[in-house]
Amino acid sequence: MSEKSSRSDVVYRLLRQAILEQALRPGTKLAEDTIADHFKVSRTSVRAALVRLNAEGIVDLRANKGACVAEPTLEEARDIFALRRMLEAEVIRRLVADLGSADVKRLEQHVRQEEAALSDHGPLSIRLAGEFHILLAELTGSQALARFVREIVSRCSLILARFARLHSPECAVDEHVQIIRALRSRDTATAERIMLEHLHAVELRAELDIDKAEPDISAVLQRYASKG
Amino acid sequence: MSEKSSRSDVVYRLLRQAILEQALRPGTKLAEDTIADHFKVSRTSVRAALVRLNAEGIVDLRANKGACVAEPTLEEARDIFALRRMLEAEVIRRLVADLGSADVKRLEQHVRQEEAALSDHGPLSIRLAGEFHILLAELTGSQALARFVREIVSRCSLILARFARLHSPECAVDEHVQIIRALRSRDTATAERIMLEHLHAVELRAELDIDKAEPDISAVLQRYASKG
DNA sequence: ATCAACATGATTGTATACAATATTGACGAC
DNA sequence: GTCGTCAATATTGTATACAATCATGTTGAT
Repeated sequence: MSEKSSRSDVVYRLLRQAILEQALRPGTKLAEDTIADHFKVSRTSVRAALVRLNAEGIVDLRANKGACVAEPTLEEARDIFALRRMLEAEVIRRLVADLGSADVKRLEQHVRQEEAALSDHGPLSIRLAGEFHILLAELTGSQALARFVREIVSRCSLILARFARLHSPECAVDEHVQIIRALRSRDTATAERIMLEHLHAVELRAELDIDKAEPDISAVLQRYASKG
Repeated sequence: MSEKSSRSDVVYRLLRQAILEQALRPGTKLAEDTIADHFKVSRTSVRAALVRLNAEGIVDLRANKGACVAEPTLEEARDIFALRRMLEAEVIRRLVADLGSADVKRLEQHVRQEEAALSDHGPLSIRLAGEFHILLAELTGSQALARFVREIVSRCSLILARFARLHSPECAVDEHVQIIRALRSRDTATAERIMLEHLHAVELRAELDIDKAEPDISAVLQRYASKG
């Protein structure tokens, strides 16, 4: 019970949560001093946390220039979503094969939490939506698969934070309910299809087709060149 | 050209290489002072490197007890190999779809390096074998997929270091040649089959069926109880 | 006015010092 | 002799101090 967590752990978790809840948006500078002062710890602990976040791909770490919340490009976004579809399809296939009633209970309980948080329209519902997918991966029993899903869901949160218009909950709760139902039906093809449709819907919310990002400043300035 | 690399980067790369070349075997204690003294840097840089290696899953980091080279269990080993088969099958499917002649050249060049290092029977051939698979993943153009393959290949190296009898090259070079040939033939089914057979061969080398690991001390002592 | 060179301040990279925790060995009770 | 307790040592976790690098604004020449 008594979880001993080091200070760098605390900073890591809080920063991560802040980023995934879109309180810290992509591109935000993460100055070590600022964070250290705010959490009342030394820069040492902050640096350790930033190194970890960088390894997970949600923080960029440019040499001698400090850290900032990662800004996935449109290209990376499509790449990541494609891989996500593949990973989560595998999750579904494995779960259809052996999903116990206890597992279903946990999933249903999670969805109830999501529903309760729905009126919130805040960071909580954003986080819970992602954690539903992570929970699915964990229920496969594969540590490695769950690890990858966790990482890729995090990066998808970043993508939505960057590109999606309003930071509404990423997943419709109803779609999660459908996934659970499909799993219980033990129909692999259907379950997989519903998951892929769900992920496609999430991707649509990100509006990856519309180049709203303007990740490159020069691209913006190009259009102003003629206005002289 | 002038690559500026921080000291923690250097330590990270060297430690990683030493582990993947099986110079540092699973379970080896990684005392910060020892490493710092050896590389003539401060513990600060060493710690940063260890945090990164821990995030990649090749170093275990127990609180207040220091770091050691990760010791994957048999269960984890099977889990990781299963996921590896899935990821690399995807790599093959993508490569068959669009593999340029330049890509083939790079693969063939790599295999030549492997052949040259074969007589070596040393760490170099171990590393090159793994890097062939990473190169394949990179040629898909998917950063995310390459990243996951890189991580999972690293962990497979650890598994082989722990369980395989002799630390012979993990992959037969000939099998790599076959993979290239299958890719050039543009026959997805065949290419995928050959890759899966190859990975199966690698897994067999690890002798994951035989419980040679004895990860649990009590299991060992059990057999000595009667000798008392 | 424009631009380059430089000086100043701010921020990161690294080393060292100190605090907290774990490991080891010795001592003493039984 | 065995076990538990405690002191001494070693190692990790954290903070602070210093060095190196980058950002910014000023000065001065053209």
